[in-house]
Amino acid sequence: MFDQEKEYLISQLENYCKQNGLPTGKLEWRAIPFSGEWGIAIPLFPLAAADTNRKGPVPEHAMKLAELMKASLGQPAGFSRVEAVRGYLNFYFLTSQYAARVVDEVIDLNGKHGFAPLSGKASMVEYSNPNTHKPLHVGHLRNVILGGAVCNILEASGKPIIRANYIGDIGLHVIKWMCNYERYHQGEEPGEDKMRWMADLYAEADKRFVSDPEFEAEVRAYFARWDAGDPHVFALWEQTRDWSMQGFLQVYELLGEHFDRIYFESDVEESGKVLVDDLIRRGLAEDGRPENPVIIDLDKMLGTNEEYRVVVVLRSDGTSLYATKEIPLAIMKFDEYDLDKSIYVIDVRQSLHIKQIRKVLELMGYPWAERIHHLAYEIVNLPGNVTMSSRDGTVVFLDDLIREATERAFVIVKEKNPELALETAEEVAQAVALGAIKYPMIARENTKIVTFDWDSALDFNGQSAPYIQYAFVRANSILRRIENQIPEKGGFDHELHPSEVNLIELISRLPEEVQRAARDLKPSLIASYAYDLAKAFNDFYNQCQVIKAEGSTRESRLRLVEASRLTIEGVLKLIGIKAPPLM
RNA sequence: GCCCCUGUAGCUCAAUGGACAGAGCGCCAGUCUUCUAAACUGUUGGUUGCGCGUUCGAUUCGCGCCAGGGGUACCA
Repeated sequence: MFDQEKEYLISQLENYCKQNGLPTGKLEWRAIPFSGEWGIAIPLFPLAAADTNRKGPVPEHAMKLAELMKASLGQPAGFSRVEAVRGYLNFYFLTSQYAARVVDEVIDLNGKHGFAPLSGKASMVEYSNPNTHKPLHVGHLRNVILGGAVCNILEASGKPIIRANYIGDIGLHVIKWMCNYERYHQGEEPGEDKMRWMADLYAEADKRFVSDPEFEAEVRAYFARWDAGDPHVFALWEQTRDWSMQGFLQVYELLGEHFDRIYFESDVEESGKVLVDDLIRRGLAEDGRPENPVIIDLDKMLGTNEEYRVVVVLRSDGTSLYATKEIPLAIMKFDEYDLDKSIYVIDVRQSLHIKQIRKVLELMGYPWAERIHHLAYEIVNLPGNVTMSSRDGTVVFLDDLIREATERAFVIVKEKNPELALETAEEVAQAVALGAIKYPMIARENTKIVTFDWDSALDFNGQSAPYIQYAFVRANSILRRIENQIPEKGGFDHELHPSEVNLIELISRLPEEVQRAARDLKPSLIASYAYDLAKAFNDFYNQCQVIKAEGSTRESRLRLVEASRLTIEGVLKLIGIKAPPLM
């Protein structure tokens, strides 16, 4: 946000280096640990270490250089003072001037603070990837939230994004469902809650499948009819898939997600088989049928040792597998769009598979293969690092989780704010509940396992989304007192309280946080930032009067509250969490 | 065996190679006649798994161990 000032100072200091025979290119900006004053710093250790004329230890020399540079700079415009301390050159802003600038900019941008203009080629992010006819569980939730947040953050950083979803619409799970439906629920149709209905029938089908050999045989026979292209089975498949998709759309709407391009597994199955023939002809794949599958022995071809292993691209009976479909899907994406990157949000257990697919595409001669990127994230486990299993009945369904969380949140909303109208209370409860369950999915690093337990999932206190939402509500509540009539520009000529300085500093840092999160594909950085921001606001709220402040102090603080409100709301939006106007 | 990930306060987690390793939960003690107490203040709590190295400086980078998890030819 202060690029001009930074550039100016760096150029001055680089000049100083040139004139005094010091190495150049060693100066970088750092934050100053917060001390109630607002500033930026340059550590001089790299310069001191690289200085060939250095005598004595680096820290002492860095300190000496800091003092010399401080003397040569004098008093730069826009800064209250320069300080040389412990090997750092610290520059403190003239707070009034900069505070006003930050706040003015944020208010003018009206929710777009932190956003860079879109430019360059689009990237595709594939995420969610559910199977039709099956219920969604907390594992799916992490994927959707993470993928959605990555998209939001990349877009905010200036990158056009295509949100893609690859749906598993064929397979044994689908046939099981259909067979059970035809046998026991013929003619029934889903009600309001399609997801729930599909899920219940799936559970029933699965139970029959494992416990009833007769049913299992029926399913196998049904699968054969599907393979033979039976029109009746096909029609039922289309119908039931559509119900399932409607259910997904309901959930996505609830979660605030949307997709630009939906791919179906069934779209790439045939082309995958054709592609496998091509691979065999080109000598890339070895056809071991009928006894053995069709494989690509990557290690043999590349001369590597247990690095790429073997990819099985077609079963020995000629049916398709994961890789059969992934390869044509990747090609389809690059055929349809001129992509900068193709990002796959898929859990870490599939790392080798994706690495193999990328390598196969490279061997096939596609130059874009290297632009495929796997965003690997860890799974959601139960306490004790126990992986959820449908067989043990330990899977936590998204549906149940959202319902339970919303009910609990509703009780708390009514308790905290009994005057709220029923409808409002329900809306608030939903925003709080969804926020609370989403936040832990995104607030830790992608590579860390999320441990799900009901107690912490339903805990609305502490480091959580409701805490951040509450800060937003408090800001709103102040502004409601003045009927959202935000005072005119300017102000901040009062003695700023440290909590004000801290808050403004955090607000000013959003653009670089967005860039960093986008560069590293780490929404967790934004989640932490959101919490820090809320904490800074609460601190300010507790220490500074706004409505009761006087004159220009009051006006400045009202503007600061507005800037905070906009920033908190925007940052929550980036991580897919709604900010309710009241709680 | 080989590959990948993780290891930081009692628990859950933060920390661009940079200043004193920070939050939340929990424990204990406080703060509502005040802009909403879903908040705030204070207290307690550390051999950053272990060792060696690189560096002016390592939780962060490299190597080697230890522990846990995952992957490793016809599941996805």
